[in-house]
Amino acid sequence: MNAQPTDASLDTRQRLIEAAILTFAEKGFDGAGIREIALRAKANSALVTYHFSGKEGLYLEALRYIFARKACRVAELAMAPALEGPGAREAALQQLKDHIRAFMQDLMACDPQDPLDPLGEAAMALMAREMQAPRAASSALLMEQIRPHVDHLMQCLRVLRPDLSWGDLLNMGMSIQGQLLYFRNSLGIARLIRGNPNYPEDLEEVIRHFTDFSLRGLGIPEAFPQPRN
Amino acid sequence: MNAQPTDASLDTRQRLIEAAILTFAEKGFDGAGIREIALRAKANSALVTYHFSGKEGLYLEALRYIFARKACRVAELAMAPALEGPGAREAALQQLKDHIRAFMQDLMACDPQDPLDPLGEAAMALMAREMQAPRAASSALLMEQIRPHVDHLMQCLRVLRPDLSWGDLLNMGMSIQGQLLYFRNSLGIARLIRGNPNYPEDLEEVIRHFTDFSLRGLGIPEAFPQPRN
DNA sequence: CCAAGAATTAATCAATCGTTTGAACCAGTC
DNA sequence: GACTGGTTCAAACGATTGATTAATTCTTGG
Repeated sequence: MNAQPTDASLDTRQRLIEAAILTFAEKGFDGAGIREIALRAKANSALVTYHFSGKEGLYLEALRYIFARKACRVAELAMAPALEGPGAREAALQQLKDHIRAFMQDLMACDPQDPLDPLGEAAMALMAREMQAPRAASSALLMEQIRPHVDHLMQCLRVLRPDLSWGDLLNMGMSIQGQLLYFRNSLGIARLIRGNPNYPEDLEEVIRHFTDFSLRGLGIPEAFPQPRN
Repeated sequence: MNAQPTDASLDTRQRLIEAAILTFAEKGFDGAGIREIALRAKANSALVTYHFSGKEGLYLEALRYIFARKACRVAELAMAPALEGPGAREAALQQLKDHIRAFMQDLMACDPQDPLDPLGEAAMALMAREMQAPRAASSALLMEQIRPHVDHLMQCLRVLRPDLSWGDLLNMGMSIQGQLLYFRNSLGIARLIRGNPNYPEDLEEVIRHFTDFSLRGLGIPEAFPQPRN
């Protein structure tokens, strides 16, 4: 067991985790082998059991590693003040816009200084896999991480559409989040269809589209005076 | 080898394929074992190699089996008459609505008359897995299947919003498809969030939501007289 | 400098993987 | 009844899986 990890082992631990993210993202949990991961991390495969008490533990630690490095921007927003009293509607509208922008920026770059971060790319692929088919051991971890984002979004929607039921509000949230996540997960196809390998060249333009589409879909006339035509 | 299969073997072949769809959908390609599939099909595991020349062959055959039985509804729509002349706008609007309904129904159930078809459910789960992490051997098969759906959707959007650029239309299509596909790809997490393992209990209600949200997002005021505040 | 403990290693474990084998089964046909 | 070709089966194959062991190296506080 690793009672009190030393500095030396931290390097190996991190290398294993990052190699695990890459490999799990490429081949899935069952497709990836600990020998392959260890080879990628230039470490011994036995260290997986030693440091993480098994393959499943390494997988969970990889998820935690992703959550710790991301969720930076959206997490701040979740701390926004409660929406009540006069001006609550305008505040909720602004928070929703900020939510979309922050989420998109979190989606597109793990490390803002490195837009072509392969680890961030793999991390999102791994998250997508996990969201589609949650493993029993990690679904709790996933929920715990996603919950505040969902709550924050729902809080905004509830103020903006107080007439809707909770189920309808969940549908609205699902549509909004769906656009954003699908955009990220289908970037490869989108670039082929558009014949532009650098798409999106201007992220702000995409953010604007998603914001417009979502607000109109939500049914908030005052936010968008009139959709022309 | 199976030069000319007899009637007797067709039963076994089909049982293996259907068991494969169920198992591959549940556990993925690597997670599912040949012995498990054969046990489910009440057949011998050696028959996988005999009939399909291996696990990979069985997987491809399972995908072909899905494509042959599905793609029925959306495929019909892709054959719809060209949209031109007077009434083109109304026709495009109806086709878009039909597209969303057909796509959702194809996503959720294989046979519309049997909404609780476990094979259809598994088939779409398998497709969703494949769409997110395409296997090299099957990506071409998948693309060929998807392409007409995208074309048909874009054709409708072009009529409904002739004022938009091609890039903007692609954004619209991305938002619409994103909702639908994300809905399918995140069913696992959605059921956790809603605390309802049977969600969606009423598919029509979901279809209605996606249709409303998409038409409003598209900016088609006549389709939805007014989103009540 | 030197035990003590953490970290790493090569070697090995039992289990399972997909596949192969060779014989048996089950129609039909002469 | 013997023969044939497609089908099915139990058994075993070699390879690989995740996990474990015991010995070794590295690090560190006394």
